Amino acid sequence: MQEILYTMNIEIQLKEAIIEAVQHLYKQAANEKAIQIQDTRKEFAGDFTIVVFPFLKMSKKSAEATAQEIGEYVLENTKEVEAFNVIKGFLNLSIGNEYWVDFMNQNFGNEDFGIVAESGDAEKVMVEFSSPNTNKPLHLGHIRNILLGDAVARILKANGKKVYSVNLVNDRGIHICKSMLAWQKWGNGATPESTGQKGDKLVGDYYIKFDQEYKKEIAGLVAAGTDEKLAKDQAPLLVEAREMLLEWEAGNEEVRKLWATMNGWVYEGFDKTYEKMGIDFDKIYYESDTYTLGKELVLEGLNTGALHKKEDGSIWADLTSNGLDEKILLRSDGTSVYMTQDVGTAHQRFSDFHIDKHIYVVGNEQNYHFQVLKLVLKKLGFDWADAIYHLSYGMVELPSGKMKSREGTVVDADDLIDEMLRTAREISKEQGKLENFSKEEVTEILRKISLGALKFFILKVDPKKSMTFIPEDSIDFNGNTGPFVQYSYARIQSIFRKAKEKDIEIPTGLMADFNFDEKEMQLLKMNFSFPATVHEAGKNLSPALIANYVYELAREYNQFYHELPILIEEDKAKRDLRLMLSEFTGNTIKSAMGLLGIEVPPAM
RNA sequence: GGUCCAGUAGCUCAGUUGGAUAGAGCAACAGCCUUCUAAGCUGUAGGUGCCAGGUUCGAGCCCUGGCUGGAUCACCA
Repeated sequence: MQEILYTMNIEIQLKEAIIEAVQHLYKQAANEKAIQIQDTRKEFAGDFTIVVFPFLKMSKKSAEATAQEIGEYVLENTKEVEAFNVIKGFLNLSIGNEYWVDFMNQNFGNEDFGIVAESGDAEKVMVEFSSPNTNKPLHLGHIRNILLGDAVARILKANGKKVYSVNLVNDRGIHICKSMLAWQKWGNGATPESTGQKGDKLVGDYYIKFDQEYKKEIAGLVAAGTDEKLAKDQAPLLVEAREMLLEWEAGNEEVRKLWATMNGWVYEGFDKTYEKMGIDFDKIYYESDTYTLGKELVLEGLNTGALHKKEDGSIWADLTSNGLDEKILLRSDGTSVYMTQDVGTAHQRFSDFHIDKHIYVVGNEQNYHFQVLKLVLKKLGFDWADAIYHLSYGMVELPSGKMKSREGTVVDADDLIDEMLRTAREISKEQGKLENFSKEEVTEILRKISLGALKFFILKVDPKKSMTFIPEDSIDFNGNTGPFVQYSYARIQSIFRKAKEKDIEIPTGLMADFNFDEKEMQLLKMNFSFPATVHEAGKNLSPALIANYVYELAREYNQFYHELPILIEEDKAKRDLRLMLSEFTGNTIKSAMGLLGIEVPPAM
């Protein structure tokens, strides 16, 4: 909290100074919201800029005159402000070096700069992400979801929240029965061991097989004169899958056994993928554990009159008064739907953890579902429904269009990760910079780079927007990429290794009257704005803000590195400053990348 | 058809929530390694901000109406 206060402090101070100035000059109270403080653009002199247009009605003077007056007052009455200039309606204030030197001295060596520690009474936030179905392997769509959820959890933690990362495994339902049924019919007892196939892949193949055979049946029925809609509903395979679901809910031992076996295969596969991605959960919920609670809650709702039953026995929520339709909560055969279990799961979580907020990271295709979920929970009398927030993100598309898992046009998660690793290895070989490292160290570095490339590529895009995944671009390690940022970090580490070799003393502080070069100041200010960026990213639940920030920071550092000598600098005071700035930037890069779940390598 | 979301350089994306001359990367072209890591740095070129109105000192951002694309409106999840 300290450094947040510190970096925001100056802006708060300036704001107060402006209010005071307006009060003094125009005898009127300025609306705090009307005071806009922004960073002064590089091409002008100054550190912070006040937009004076909002005050013109009070001053009844031109923008320039108003800015001039306020500037003079602030200069006189605020000790941090050293100078000002006016360009059109913009008042540019310059902060004295003393302030910046002090800021530098206090923070450059702080590895937790910008990170707020969790307090005792921290807000408790649960973040649900990943949420796979156990009928197919993870793919690129899941990757965006997982990376977003993981990064959001990290960012919220860095904002001082108590965060619970949870996964919800959709391990039951008609779709799971489909792959079970197909395996039963055509699997010939195949197992991951017998085939050498990863468990999730094996099960996924039978899900596809079901769909193929199902489509054949439909085609056959239609050819025999059946109406297409009817054929889809009555194809023998689907009927059989429905029966299997009924038996599953009734606890049929054989069905449950097959179910447990096949899900076990899938979990082994998922675990490998999560491990490769470096993802952990605090708790994993299984739909099979919570759907019964959902059913109970629905039946209770029926008793209290919140819900109603139709003639065929199905149970519905009437949402017409909310401008929506009716929503089914239990089928006529008594089995539950997706919404049923979500009701149960939500209830379970709020009573398990007494959370203040629950964020669901789920694709925007389910916007309607979450709108309905909140309304249904409200209808059932749960006030905490308001604490549910759907973090809705855009779909990942390929240049060729949408991914369809049943049509085999998906980008598999494992394949993608392997491909990134292959690329990293190739580039690294070409560069030949890792020759002094052991085989284990090289493996570790390549892992960090390849994963960093993938994570950064996905996370730099605004979550709300859909994104196009271009394979050639994703394996590009130049420009606005994870490896670019990691490279900047590795350069900094290299400097400190060299410094040690040469016995160059690492500085601990600066003299108060130090004068900064333009480039040094720009780099310092980039670091300065990290805490505010963390805050913004937390407020907007947007890792993209962090990714874009850290890219800018790395770019700034590379320019600094290129323009100014560091270890070679003979003037000790300058060398010290540049080493301090390097250390500061290295810490910030590491923290920022950490918020994205990306590790940084010591060399590359 | 109803509802929701998006449209910014050839391509992929930013744009500090209404502020100064709209920025990066990729691709193209031209430069920079006997000096701390060239996965880097510098420069050139590339824009009627989907279109038309409106709000105001000021609009890529807000409002209205179109156009285009996507999502959704299941006894799927």
